[in-house]
Parts: sequence; C-alpha cells; structure tokens
Amino acid sequence: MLSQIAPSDDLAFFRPHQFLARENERPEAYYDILEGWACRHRLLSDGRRQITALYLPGDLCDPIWPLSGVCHDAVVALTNVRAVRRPLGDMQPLDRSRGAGLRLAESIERQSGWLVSLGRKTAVERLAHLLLELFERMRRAGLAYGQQCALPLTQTDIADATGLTAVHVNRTLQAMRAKGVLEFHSKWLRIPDLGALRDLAALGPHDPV
Amino acid sequence: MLSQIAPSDDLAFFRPHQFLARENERPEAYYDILEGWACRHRLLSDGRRQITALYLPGDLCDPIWPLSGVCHDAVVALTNVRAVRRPLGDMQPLDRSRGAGLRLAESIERQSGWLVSLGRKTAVERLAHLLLELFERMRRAGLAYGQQCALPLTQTDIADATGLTAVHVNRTLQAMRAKGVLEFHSKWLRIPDLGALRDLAALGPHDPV
DNA sequence: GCTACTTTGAAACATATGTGAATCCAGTGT
DNA sequence: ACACTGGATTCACATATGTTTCAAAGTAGC
Repeated sequence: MLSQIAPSDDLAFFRPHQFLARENERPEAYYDILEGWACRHRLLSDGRRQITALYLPGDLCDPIWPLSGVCHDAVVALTNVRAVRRPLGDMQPLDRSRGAGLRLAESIERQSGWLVSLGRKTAVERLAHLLLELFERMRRAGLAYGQQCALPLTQTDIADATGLTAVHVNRTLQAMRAKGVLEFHSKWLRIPDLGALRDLAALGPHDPV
Repeated sequence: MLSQIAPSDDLAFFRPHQFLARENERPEAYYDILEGWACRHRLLSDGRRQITALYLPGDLCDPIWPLSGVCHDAVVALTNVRAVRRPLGDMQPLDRSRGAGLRLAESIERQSGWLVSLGRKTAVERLAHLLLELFERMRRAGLAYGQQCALPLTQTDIADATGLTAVHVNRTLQAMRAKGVLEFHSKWLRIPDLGALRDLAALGPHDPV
C-alpha cells in the first residue's frame, strides 16, 4: 500500500499532542502513518473542539490544502506516531499527484457519513457508527484480531469526534456494554456481533463501512 | 470561471426534486451550474435527511466518486436548475482533471466547517454560519446586491443542512430577526451588519467564509 | 512504592432542542 | 372567486443531551 521511500523522505516520530500540521500555517509535509493514531481537528475560541478526521496506521495523512495555501485544521498525534515524512517542498496547491483526487473523494465520502451522524443521529447511533468505522478500517489495515482491535482513543476524543460530551459518551457506552453489543476497556475494542452493531448505527444497506 | 463548452457537452435543465445523480448509481456526468440551486444529501431509512453540500450558480457540481464507482449521496435540484452537462463517458475514478484535487480539497475544507457546526455549535451559531457562508458565496459569484441576495431554500432545507428541525429553525430565525441581525422573507436574505452576524457564527479570525 | 496526573464512572440537575398538532398565509391553478 | 398546496408560524409538552461536581480507578514518572 505504501509507496517507496524517496531519498528526501524521512522517518518522523511524534508524541501525543504533537502537531503534524498547525492551523493557519502552510503545511510542510504529508505523512504515511506507519504506527499510531492522529486526528485533524478545529477548536473554537471558547475551547469547544471538533475532530474532523482520524488517521490510523496505513493511512496517508494528506494536508488539506486549499488555494490560500494554509491549513485551517490542525493535525495532531493522539498516540505515539511513527510515520514517513514526505516534504512538500515548493509544491503548489494545484500540483497533486495522480491518485490524490481519488483519495480526496474518499475523504469526502467519509466526511459525508460523519455529517449525517452529527446532524441526524442519536448518541447510540453515532457511537455505533464511529466504532464500526474504526474497527472496519483497522481490519482492512490488517490490525484486527478476530472481533477485536486496538482503539487508543479516550472517551474525550470519542466525544470530540461524535459531537457529544465526554459524560454522555460514558453513559451511552455503559448502556451499550450492558446490552452486550460491544466491549471496550483499556484501549481495546471487541465487537461480539458486527451485524447487531451495524443495525444500531442506522446505516443503510449500501452505506460504506 | 467556466470552461468552454465542448461538442459532447450539452445544456441540461432540472426541476425542483429532480436528480442530477442518484444514490448507489454510477454518475454519468457532472455539471457546471449556470442558474439555480442544488444539494447533495443522504436519507436514513426512517426519513431523516442530512444535506451534505449545497451547489450555487457558478459552482462545479463534482460527482463524489470513490473507487466503488457509485455515489453514496444523491444530488438533487432545489430550484429550477440550468447547467452545462459534462458526460463522464468511460472515465475511471482515477482519471481526474488537473485542478480536481484543488476543488476537492476545498470541498473538504468547507465540509470540515460544517462538521464543526453540526458537532459543536448552537442553533444560532449554525444558522449564522450557514447564512453567512451562502451570502459570501453568492457575493463571490456576483449575485449579491449590496447586503442582500437570493436564498431559495425553505426552512426545511435549512434545517436539513444544519441538523436542526424546521420548527427550531423557525423560532431561531425569528429571534435573530427580532435582534435585527438579519432579514429573510420570501427567499430573499438581507444582512444589515456582516460583522455582527459573523460574531454570532462563532468563527475564528482566520476561518474561511 | 509513592506522588501526580489522566481517565473513567456516577449522580443530581438544567436546558436546548425535538415532537406533534393546529392554524395561518401566499401563491397557483381552475 | 374558490379550493389546493406547500410553506411558515405558534403552542404545549417531552426528552435527549449538556453541566457541574466529585469520587474511584488507572497510569506514568521518580
């Protein structure tokens, strides 16, 4: 999946909360994530935070890079991250590699799913949807073991991705655990019945993930 | 802004509720919108609806077209629409024109703004944000007259874009009108004080729109 | 093994927004 | 003029989710 490492590329390491790209700055590189999780997010002036994308191992972390040249979302590591750094040099917003369009289109697809989630779904549906998506992505990356996978997010991270509060994420997860549709302790997710969780997520038969 | 019309291109007309692209089908064309408004949206099985993008005159209505080859969002006309139809022929998801990446990146930017809105903003903030964005886009398209522009959306459309109910959109708009930050009757929007509305929208100093 | 810090769990209470149902109103066609 | 229609407006009421606070349980550094 990953392309070869070119001479100018380099391995990069990040600790939790370190920036891969800062808000209102021109991005200097993009990253192939080898290990660890990162996210794209925006902050409001009063501290409210919304995660707009999650990057898992194997993902290409594309700088979203409009004509203005500066990012409007910050990209920050959620765990320790090991990645291949691919400098942008003096590349212009119009210069994108073949395949970039496809990747971006898929980001839009995923974001549309998130918009539906945030705009129209209940807390249970949002959580089911998110956890299902993450499990599925981990599985595709070869990082799921049977019905379980690592999920190194705090409940606060999950809240910021789903547009809920941490308190409500906690009580909703409790309820879902009680119903037996998922287990989630110490950064480890187990989904006993994929189908049941999918039903809870209010996904259509054709919806991706 | 619009490219020339090639021989295989053609003018297309749509009435409200007509599809420019259907869910779960391969898109057959994309459109340069000359006149009228359209939107991309998804429906849940119980009828809940979320608008994921709005297309205004001058916009290029890109089919979001992942590797699977089929759209997951429908594109439908909200008003009468006149557009240049550009057939995709046998173009593959990987074949995208130069500049497509940039346009898609800008869509992601805008969608990120919507995610923040839906996930973290109050009803007043969401409405201020949306109306401001639409006014600004109309202005850039040369379709604003001073502080006013056409805004041919029903309150139900606005609700489906902001993740609120039509009833709540109505009462929130009333309140905003009462405070004098906007006027909006019969599909016509007037913003007496852009700055005031921008403050209400909880946008950062660098946020686009 | 002790301290400091982060994350999870819980309870009581507050409120923004949703629901359901009428009514009103403007535009359109007959 | 009249009836239809989709949209806007209102009202009374319901509830999912937010807020605040605190305690318990992990986790990391030393």
